[in-house]
Amino acid sequence: MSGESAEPMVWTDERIEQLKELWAEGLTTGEIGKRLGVSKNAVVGKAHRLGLKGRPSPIKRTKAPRQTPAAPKEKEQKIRSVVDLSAHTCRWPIGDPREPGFHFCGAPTIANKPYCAEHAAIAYVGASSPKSPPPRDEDAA
DNA sequence: CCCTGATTCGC
DNA sequence: GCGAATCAGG
Repeated sequence: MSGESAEPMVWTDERIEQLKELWAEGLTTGEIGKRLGVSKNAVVGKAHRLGLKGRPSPIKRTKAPRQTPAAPKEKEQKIRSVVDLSAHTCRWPIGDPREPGFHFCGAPTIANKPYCAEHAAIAYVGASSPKSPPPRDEDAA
C-alpha cells in the first residue's frame, strides 16, 4: 500500500550527504561509486556540480580537445560560378560539371587567353590546336 | 594495465 | 541535472 514511486536516479539530500561524507572521508570516486551503487563518473560528475573539489590528482588537461568538428556551417561561399567570370578571369573548370562544387579557376588571365598562366600552359600544350581543357575521365552518361 | 580525477557532450 | 564518454596523468 505504500505509494513508493521508483527512484528516478535522483540525487536526494541523503545521497548527496553520503557522497559528501564519503568524499570527505577520503574515498575515491570509484569507492564512493561502488558504495552508493553508481558509476565513478556519476560521483565525480555530481561532485563537480556540487562544487566539491578534488585535492588529489592535479591533472591538467591541455585545452579544449573535446570539440565537435562536425559543424559545417555555410557562412560564406567563395565558389565562382560561371556568371562571375569576366574577360580577365580564368575559365578553367575545376572538378566535374555534373558534380556539386564544380567551379572555375577565376584567377587573372594572361594575354588574351581565357585561362590563367598555369591553366593556359595545360590547355595549349605545345600544339597548334588547343586541347580539351578538362581531363575528363569518362563521358559515359 | 590498473587506477585516479576532470571536462565535455548528449539525453 | 544526470551520467556516459573522453581525456589526461600516475
